Parts: sequence; C-alpha cells; structure tokens
Amino acid sequence: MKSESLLTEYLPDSSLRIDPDVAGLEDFPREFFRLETAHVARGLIGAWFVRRYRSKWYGARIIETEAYLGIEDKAAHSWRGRRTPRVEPMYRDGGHLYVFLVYGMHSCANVVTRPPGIPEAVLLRAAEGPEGTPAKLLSGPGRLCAALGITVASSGIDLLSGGDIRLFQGTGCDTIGVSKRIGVDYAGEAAEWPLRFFDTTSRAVSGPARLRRK
DNA sequence: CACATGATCGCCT
DNA sequence: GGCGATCATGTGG
Repeated sequence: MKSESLLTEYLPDSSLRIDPDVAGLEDFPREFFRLETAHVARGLIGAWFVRRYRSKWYGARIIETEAYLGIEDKAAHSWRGRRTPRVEPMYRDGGHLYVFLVYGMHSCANVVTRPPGIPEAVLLRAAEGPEGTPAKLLSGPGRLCAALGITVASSGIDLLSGGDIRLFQGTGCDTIGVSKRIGVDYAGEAAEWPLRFFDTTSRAVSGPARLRRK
C-alpha cells in the first residue's frame, strides 16, 4: 500500500481516532520547545502527535525520538549552517514542524526546537496506538508519517497555533532508554552521540534489537 | 537475528 | 551525478 493512500484509505477507519477535548489533552508551552534539544527529545516520549482529517482527529503516543543538534551536528541537515528551502523550517521558533523526504519515498516528521535562528529539531521515530493496534503500523519515522498521512506539504507549520497537526502533553514516562541514533553512520563522531530516546516498555520501538535496551 | 538488496527522487555539490 | 535521519523482502544462522 502506498503511503499516500494510507491517508485516505486507512485513517477514516483507523483505531487511531482520538478526541483531544474528551481526552483532556493539553498543549505544551512554547518555552518547552525552546529548551535544550536533547531535553525536549526526552520530554516528548509519551506525548501525543495528532492530526485532523475531514474534521476528525487521529493520533498516537510518541515512544521514540532523536535529537539533531544543528550546526555542530554532522548528522543534522543544518550542519555547518546549511540553510536551503528544504531546511528553512528548522530555523523557525520551537514548536514548528519540519518534514522531509528520504530515499525518494518516505516522509520524516520533526519538531523544531530552540529559539528562532537556531536550527535544531527532534525526529519523531515511532509511536503506538491503543491496545490492539499493530505495533509495526507506527514503528519507524516513515511508517509513523504514512499512518497519519503526514507529508512535506505540512513542513513549516506551527504545532501550537490550533492547526490541523498538533502536539499534546502526555503523562510522562519513567522507563526511558538511551542509545546512539539510527541511520547516521556517515556522521563520524556525531554518529556515536547518545541522542536517541525510547520507551523501553513499548513493542513499537524501531531499529536493531541491540539498541532497544538501556 | 544479522545482513544484503532494490526501490525511487528531491536535494545539494 | 551521488546520495540519503527508510522500508520490505529475501537469504542464511
């Protein structure tokens, strides 16, 4: 099934339906997203990533993230201050969305961090739906975007201004594991930095098994 | 589980 | 021209 079709074919009947009001979900304060990126990445474990489609809301609980530290981080798109149309959203204020396409076919969603002008972000790597939802559905940055129908068309939007894609606070997580990031072996020393965070109790954690406990 | 491969194309050099 | 912040599928242990 193509990723695009998931938006129109999977979502409407999805178990990912959620009503933010009924669930009592609350926005993060803007200041949270301006804090140190690794701190935000850790703090987003347990948060809710939701979107509205045809007036109904769908979403899932984030269980895996990675921090990308901007100009000093060889693994980051903004390494050495690179500033192109694609990367531009990373230079915005914390709380914006940055979506890019990898390998010509998969979208990856990021939450921009730090104040305007500092191009850092948190990659949303995996999430989990309610009990009964196939773990694989939202396991991996590409699958997460496909299941929720997130594409580059939404890159640059603000997640805190009441739009169709939002991020809400969760109940926190006290079983967080840490590891190096996945798929950035080309980044030299930066490839070893412990910037990946995940809920060790979730079955939806992506990546090789050797990086799932810690 | 580890590893290998093909798919597929926008972005940057 | 070359190469990914990936995934599905295949092989072999």
